[in-house]
Amino acid sequence: MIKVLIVDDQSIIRDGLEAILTTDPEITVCGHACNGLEALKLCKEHAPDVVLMDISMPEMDGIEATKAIRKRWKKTQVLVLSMYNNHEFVNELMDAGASGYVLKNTGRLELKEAITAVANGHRYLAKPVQATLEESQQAMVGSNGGERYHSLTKREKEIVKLIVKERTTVEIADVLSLSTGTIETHRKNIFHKLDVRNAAGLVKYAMERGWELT
Amino acid sequence: MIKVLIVDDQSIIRDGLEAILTTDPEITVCGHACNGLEALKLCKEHAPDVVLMDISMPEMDGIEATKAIRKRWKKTQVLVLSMYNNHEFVNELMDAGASGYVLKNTGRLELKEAITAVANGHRYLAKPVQATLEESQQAMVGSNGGERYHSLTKREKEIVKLIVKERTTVEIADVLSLSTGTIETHRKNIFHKLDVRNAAGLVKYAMERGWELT
DNA sequence: CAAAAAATACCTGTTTACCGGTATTTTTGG
DNA sequence: CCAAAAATACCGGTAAACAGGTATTTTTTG
Repeated sequence: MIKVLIVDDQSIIRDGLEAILTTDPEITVCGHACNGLEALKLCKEHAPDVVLMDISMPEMDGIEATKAIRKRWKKTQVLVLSMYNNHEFVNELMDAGASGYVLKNTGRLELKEAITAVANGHRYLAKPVQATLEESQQAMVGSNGGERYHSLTKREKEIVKLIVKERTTVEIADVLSLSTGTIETHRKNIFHKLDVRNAAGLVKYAMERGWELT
Repeated sequence: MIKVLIVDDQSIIRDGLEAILTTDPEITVCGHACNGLEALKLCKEHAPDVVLMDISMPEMDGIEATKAIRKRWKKTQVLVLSMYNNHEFVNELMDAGASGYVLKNTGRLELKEAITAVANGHRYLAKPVQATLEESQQAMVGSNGGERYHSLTKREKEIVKLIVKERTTVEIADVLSLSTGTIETHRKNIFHKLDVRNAAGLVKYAMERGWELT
């Protein structure tokens, strides 16, 4: 029996995945988590064989959670289940120690296949994901390959929300009763931390990772 | 028996929803569609009682699909299942003729409840959605309330993709071998059509609706 | 074919964004 | 308490974005 922990921030998806997986006699679902922190708690409790991990989540996202799980529980394999197939995510997660990466628009059969594969110690990459990985490695050659993620401060996250809401620097300064210079500094720091070039990149970054932007 | 058609672009979610719904003896799933166009085809074929409709989809999104379905098959009810709870979506979809709106982070029980409710001719709004609707109606009073959506041309969609990729106007002009003036015109037209103020708003708009941005 | 839509290009401005610094005050954590 | 992190603020400069036009060519479509 393969013990699986489901990690996703949307409960209807967790329920759906459980319903799919429990039809397989080889698989048993040992728990649900709606973010990375909860996932760590439940790993400690249940020692799952496979963690089925979404990336976009509040509190702690799938990248950080994967790193933490792989560090502490070496026997637990992480299988990423994401809607995004971009080389940043694929590279970061494989570096973080994930054993597999499948997309949300794959069928239930491939999902079960992937779960059994990683449970048996194999690596499983969906075909489009593998293509992405190879493509990016040709471009990378021997680039940095490290730590591009730093969590933002409370103030910075506040400003991210306002940028997503189409506010300009002047408007943000007005809302927060700060000088425009301060907001510009925050913008700069945010862009550097997240390694994006402009507001468009920032919005994409935040939405792909499922940040709370209300 | 309630005949349900599932519409979502991610097949693992369709499979999950089907697995959840088929445990209910009152409900039968009569088909899957991965976009609005397919949904219309299957409505014609199966005449479902309820269409469980996601918003973010390529080809034809949930808003257009809802309008089309309600226009042609008056007995078919549309229940929106979305991850987004913003007043633009809620208002547009209720105007489009949806009978209910639930969020993806609700449990399976509420989903079944909502399906039976709309199948019986009732309106079902999840609590947070209702709050959003009331809040927005206080602000609206008697505003335009109509047609803010126009589909973009092929060229415009091409440029949207490049803006999402953090490209500047000069870079886009270079890639497409056009003058910067042309790109600026396209940007302006895109912003006006989608009613956004800047690139941040555009990226948000496109990602919320699940546009193909690869 | 003719009309409509799309794609192209330019103009004149003003505003905002972005880059590279530096620097002070306030808050936080060990 | 003291060091580190966070939050605040400013400067000088370049580039880009945004707003408001107008106008021509190409393509699509009834």
